[in-house]
Amino acid sequence: MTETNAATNAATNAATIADVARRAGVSSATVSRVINRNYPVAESTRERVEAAIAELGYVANAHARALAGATNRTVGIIINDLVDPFFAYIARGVEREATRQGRLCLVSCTHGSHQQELALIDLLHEQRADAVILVGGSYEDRAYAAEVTRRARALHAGGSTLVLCGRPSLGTDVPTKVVEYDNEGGAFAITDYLITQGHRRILFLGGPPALSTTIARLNGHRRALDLRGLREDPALIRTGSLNRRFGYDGIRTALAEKLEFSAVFGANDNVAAGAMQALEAAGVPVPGQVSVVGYDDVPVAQELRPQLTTVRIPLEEMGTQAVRLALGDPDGADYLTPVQTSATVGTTLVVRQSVGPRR
Amino acid sequence: MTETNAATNAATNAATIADVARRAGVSSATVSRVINRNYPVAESTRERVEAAIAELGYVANAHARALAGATNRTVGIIINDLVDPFFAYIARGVEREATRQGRLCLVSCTHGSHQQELALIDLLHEQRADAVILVGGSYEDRAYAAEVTRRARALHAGGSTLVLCGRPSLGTDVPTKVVEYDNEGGAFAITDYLITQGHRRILFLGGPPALSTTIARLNGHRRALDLRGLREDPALIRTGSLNRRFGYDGIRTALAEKLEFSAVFGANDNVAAGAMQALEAAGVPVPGQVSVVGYDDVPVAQELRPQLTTVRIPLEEMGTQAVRLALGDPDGADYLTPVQTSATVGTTLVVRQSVGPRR
DNA sequence: AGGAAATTAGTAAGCGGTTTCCACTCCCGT
DNA sequence: ACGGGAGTGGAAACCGCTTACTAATTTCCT
Repeated sequence: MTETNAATNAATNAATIADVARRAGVSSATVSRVINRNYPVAESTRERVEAAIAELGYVANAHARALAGATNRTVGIIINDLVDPFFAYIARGVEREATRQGRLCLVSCTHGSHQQELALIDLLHEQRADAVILVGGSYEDRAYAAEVTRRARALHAGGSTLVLCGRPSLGTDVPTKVVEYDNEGGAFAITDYLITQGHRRILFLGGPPALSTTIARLNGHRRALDLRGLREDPALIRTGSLNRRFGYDGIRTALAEKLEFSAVFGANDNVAAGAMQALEAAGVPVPGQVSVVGYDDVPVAQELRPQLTTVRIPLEEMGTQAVRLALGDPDGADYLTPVQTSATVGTTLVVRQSVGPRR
Repeated sequence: MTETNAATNAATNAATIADVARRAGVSSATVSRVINRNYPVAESTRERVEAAIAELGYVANAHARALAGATNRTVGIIINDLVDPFFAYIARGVEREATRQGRLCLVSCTHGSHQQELALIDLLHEQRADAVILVGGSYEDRAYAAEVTRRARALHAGGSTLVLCGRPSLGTDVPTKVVEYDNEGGAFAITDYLITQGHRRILFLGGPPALSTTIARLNGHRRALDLRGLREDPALIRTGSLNRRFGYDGIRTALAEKLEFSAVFGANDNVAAGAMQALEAAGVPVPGQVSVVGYDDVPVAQELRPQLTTVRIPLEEMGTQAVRLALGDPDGADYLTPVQTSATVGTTLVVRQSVGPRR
């Protein structure tokens, strides 16, 4: 083996607190105190230690620190996909609040796999994250719920907190915190809006039928129909995926079947975008002949032409709330208030150009 | 203080490896061996230990593990903003590859602050991340480069790697790995394309002038002009931010000045989107009267009408490459190949509908 | 049968910090 | 002068896990 420059080559051992102590002529305890500023240290000593730290390029070992007792100041977040704006905005809220509190953020993605989701909870537990935030709707599945419950308890026993963000609670006896948004109310509001515009036959498109989010949105939709005395037509409820493709195909199929409808309620904005694309391709004017609405108000809603009428969810705020719920707000005066275990953020109707009166 | 249910209340100490050992009637070393499968253990013993682990709900402490020698299997990534698709795609590539290698991903955002960026490198160093991936163009700034260099060395000394993703190397004597994309080439290609469509006066809009990305794109742009024998008109180079607003305002101003141009080269897709919006608002047909191109090929490019002609960067692949460069590909046969220190991913011209021949 | 080799399990020394006790100076009041 | 606080700094016991190194059985040959 050829001789190479040792400096560029070697992964030499990094300096430890003992090295710093030696160099500064003090004990490691003193160095620790200088770093943490949690104990009086003479000015002159402090300076010597700080100089030694700088000279050695000392960087504390977060693992040793975490092990020795101090919390490791980390929060974990589990989302479906980093690129999906719905999740990205929530993640941004979490990341911002975590950073504000001087914490680091472990982000991991399930890409839709339940198995992966459970594995990630365990991984974050191993990392002793101060909080684990689980984002996105959940599926109705007894075994799965039991698995999540078990992990919530384990996390709690370890002094951490599982936060469910955008999915219903697992029951009052399971130690979790919950951040919800008003799916039912938003769906009610936007359906009602369509009805006041004269629409009677509204095609509900997309959303896996067992997903908590879909269920809640459908409930709101139905309640609005019901309150206005409209009969629900099963043929108009077409659940499925939450992507653009499904919206596109759904409309293609509906048109081919000559299904009668004057409005489309996409289970989210992606589906609505696909629907609009299919309508455009078929030469059906929006909102001239068919109106379209979505849900979430992600950026694509404003890119579409006509711009999409949808329901806004304060996604970033949900992320912030999730962190606060779990860890508290160090700046806030919340030590006065009782410990919150859940928060609900409101949804608002955003009227743009994709809805018109029924012809 | 009122008496509360101890079970729901207490953050009781989690089970340790010693608890498991006691319960299974073995030593902690044996438990460790069962968990890590790196040493032979009798089948019967293994079963007893595994049972004890399950009964106690034992979860290993990643910090203790990392301290005791095993790598902590973590990679850190520093980006500007989670919500920006440009960064989100790269982050996704990193996250996917990290997960594939059984590692966890620490994601943190600078929100544009240099100070924050340097602080985050330190924080990830403290976490002893196996690799730290720094994403996005860099500014020409001597002091700043020196700070990054110092940290690259420190990281290297600790056995970790700093990967620069989308920015030029700091020099061959600085121990980093680099993943670049061909900014210059892409800009050359798209400018050349505009020229072949007959455009002679192309307005280059956006991009901070000191940003490495802007510099490279401008170089490519200029080279194309030069090669076709076109004189560069300084009035047509208008650097600035990389957001939509800047594109919008830039066009408004240019139109108000009655600046003469038949094509716009947005420094990225956001700027191009803003430009198109301003042109639409001003009643200037695209691409009828003015052609527009962007750079990056983020999703918005396909939402715009007309769809945006732009340069595609394989963002997700960059993320994957960054991780592989730093950590190798455990599945690949790369132990045969020399250690790579840099990779360049190609850019490709994506022709859509926003460019037409000059009238 | 007797000892070498192979298996399997335990002991204990770290890993790099934090933190609880203690010890040692000074400085002050009486 | 002397007892007693402040004000500082050190020694050493952990935190929970990995991993030499060592020890105790079996197993297997000759």
